[in-house]
Amino acid sequence: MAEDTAPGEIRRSDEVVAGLLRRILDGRLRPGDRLPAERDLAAEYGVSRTALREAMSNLTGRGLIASRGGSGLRVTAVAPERAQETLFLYLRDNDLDYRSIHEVREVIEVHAAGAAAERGDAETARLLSAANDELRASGEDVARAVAADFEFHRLVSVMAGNEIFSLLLSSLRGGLIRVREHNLVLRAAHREACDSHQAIVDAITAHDADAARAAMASHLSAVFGYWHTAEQR
Amino acid sequence: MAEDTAPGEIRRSDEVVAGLLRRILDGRLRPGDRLPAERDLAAEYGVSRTALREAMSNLTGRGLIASRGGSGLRVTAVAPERAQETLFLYLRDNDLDYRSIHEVREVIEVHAAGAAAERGDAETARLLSAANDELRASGEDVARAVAADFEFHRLVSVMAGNEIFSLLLSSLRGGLIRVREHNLVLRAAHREACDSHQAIVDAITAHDADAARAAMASHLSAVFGYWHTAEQR
DNA sequence: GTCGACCAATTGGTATGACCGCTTTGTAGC
DNA sequence: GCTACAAAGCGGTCATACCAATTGGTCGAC
Repeated sequence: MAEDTAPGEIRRSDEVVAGLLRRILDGRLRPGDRLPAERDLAAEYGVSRTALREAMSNLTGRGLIASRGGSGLRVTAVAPERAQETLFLYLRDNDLDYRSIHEVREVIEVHAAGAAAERGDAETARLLSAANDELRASGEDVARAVAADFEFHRLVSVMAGNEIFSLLLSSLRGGLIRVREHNLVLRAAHREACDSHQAIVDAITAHDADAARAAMASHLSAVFGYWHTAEQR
Repeated sequence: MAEDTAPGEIRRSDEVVAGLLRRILDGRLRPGDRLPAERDLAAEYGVSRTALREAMSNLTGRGLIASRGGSGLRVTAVAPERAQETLFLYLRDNDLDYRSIHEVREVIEVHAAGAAAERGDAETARLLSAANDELRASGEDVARAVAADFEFHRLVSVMAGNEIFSLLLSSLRGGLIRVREHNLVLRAAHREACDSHQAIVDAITAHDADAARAAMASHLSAVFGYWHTAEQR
């Protein structure tokens, strides 16, 4: 072979990843571009096809390249699901301060509630109402309640008509689900959620953005309160 | 070998990725957990070590597992840089509606400006002021102006004391940089930015949250206006 | 008994070479 | 000019071998 096998500190494949990543980040490689064949790329970087494929798998995992068998390697745009999944796991597994997560949620959802009141359609409003019915019916079933609660808030973000908000909110779920479980076992919190949700539904249905924002702010404030008191004891 | 080599539609390695990913997403595998050795995992999934390693590289690319040579495979939490990079590329390469991106920016930054006024320290405030000086001095150098502009807004999010806001704002840059370039070549926009930034600095330094929010809202509204008029012609 | 040094087994990283099946492309035949 | 088919190209997988780093246990010195 050309050079000595020297794993040493860093992986050969990581150099390839770094090289291609740089070219993607600074825009020299754009989605849709075709990459040279694996065997050529391997020669170009002076590594074996094995190492080269490791690098490709890494980039594929990042959602930056895709390969169809028989055809070649193509640079691709990061899919929304991939971005959401990554952000979701980041928020879930780094035990960030709940206040930080809640603050982001508050900012996004209060605005989304207002936007939903302005831009939401009647059909989605019905789904929103149905989601709250489901929450009411969930009773002791915490998992069901959590799912219904999330679905309600997700629908609000959908009604806001901005896919980025929906993506962020869905990702935020990663940092919220634990607290949601803690809260919704409380009878009082469950009841509060049903009532607040109803107020939000009413405001959105009436296209009253101010009322929708106020109702959402009030609701989230209560949610934070339940967590806060639970944390203090 | 055990079974026929049937690439067909889906990759063998993708099944492994899907399997482990499911276990990570539903929490059966948590950060810090050690995975069996590659040779054992390969046998467990009925694939060769090559295919197994493809799957591992994919998950490594997602930031979900890390491997040290000699030691084993470990499940890891998604690093903030990884989440930011992914979100950045998603926002940059999916040509989303600029209004959507701007709306998110507005919501986040207006709030961040208020929070910065309440929680920011004096030293970072000086850096903020310095960033605006740099913007003023940038003159015709668009790249330098864009960098200074971004640094200013980044510092505001840092002063807000919520790392999630900083992460989101940095990612948002992916969807904004193109418009920033378009705007900052305009003399009027450049001047507006300098003045608005100064108003923001003053409000933050005076710990006047309401004024900071108003100044930021005004600034972003102007930014949107420059883009909007440029788009109409 | 404790601690340090040392050795062997384990583990990930890379290389090589060989097939398979799909895709693409070029060409021959109509 | 168009279809049909064959060949070349490409990614996906497997098997095997070896390297370097880590790990864990053993054994000796104190």
